[in-house]
Amino acid sequence: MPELPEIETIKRQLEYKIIGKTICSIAVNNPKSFRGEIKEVIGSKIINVDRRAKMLIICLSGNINLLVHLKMSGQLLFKLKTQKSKLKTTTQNSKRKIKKQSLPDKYSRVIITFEDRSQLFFNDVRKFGWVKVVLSSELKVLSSKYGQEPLEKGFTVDYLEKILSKSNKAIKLVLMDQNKIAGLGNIYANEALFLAGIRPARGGRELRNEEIKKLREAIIKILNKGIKYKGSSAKDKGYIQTTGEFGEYQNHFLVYQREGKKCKRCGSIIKKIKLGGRGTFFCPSCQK
DNA sequence: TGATATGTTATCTT
DNA sequence: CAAGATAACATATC
Repeated sequence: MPELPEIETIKRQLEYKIIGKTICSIAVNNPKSFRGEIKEVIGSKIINVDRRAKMLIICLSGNINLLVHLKMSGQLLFKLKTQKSKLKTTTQNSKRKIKKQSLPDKYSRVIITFEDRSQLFFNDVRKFGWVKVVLSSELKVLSSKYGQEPLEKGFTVDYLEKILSKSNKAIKLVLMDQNKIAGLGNIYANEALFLAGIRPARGGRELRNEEIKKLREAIIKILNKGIKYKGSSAKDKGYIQTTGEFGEYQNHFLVYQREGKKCKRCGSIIKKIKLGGRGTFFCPSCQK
């Protein structure tokens, strides 16, 4: 679930919390969750926090980086030394009980401790995510393989037109292809296509120029909205903020997980299909 | 009990 | 060979 808006939220929260700190120790509770040598980063200072696609980049002194991918169920939680071990999480809808989370817990796969005894917890139920030690030179190569960042200048109508013309796949699958557009995942691809009034199963080549323009605007709009609401903590509650709080975007879903409900635009019933094995939601009436 | 969910990569199929 | 489709990964929840 964590896609561009979720990682961007984490990036913005972490940068003012950890920049300038020195890594004191790293505890790895699940070997697969940490790749590289721990000793290479001990004593390094955090000089920046960045994002590329759905990856968080913690830049360290000495041209070394810690790369974090949350995959489906990863979380990054920050705790000050003065904080008690319980982090409060707000309710997803106000009626539900307040949830509390003690750290570390049984899903804490990697724990980074800084010299001031504050800690960053990498929690991951499904163990797909990872923290990786990467040299800046390697990162450059890696990063170059990803597609355009949709919130940067290079994401033009021409660019979108070009990538769509090259593939016959369903438009939604093209949008989610990280080598074409970096950071869009299932939730925001569904949302953007709804906003643009385009059916997810249509082939990329079918789109008229007018539709491509509309789609580009919808993608940018929906991602900014996702960031505004600090990401979405959907049903399975994988993603949460670094404070332990839920995101808010799930309360503003236009189509995602709205199967059987009325379309917010025209009142028709939202349908669900599968594309590339992933849940795909759309309005059969106003998405053409 | 079995289906479902999810991002990415490996592997199979066309 | 390449594009496309699908399985695999791990685990909780419905």
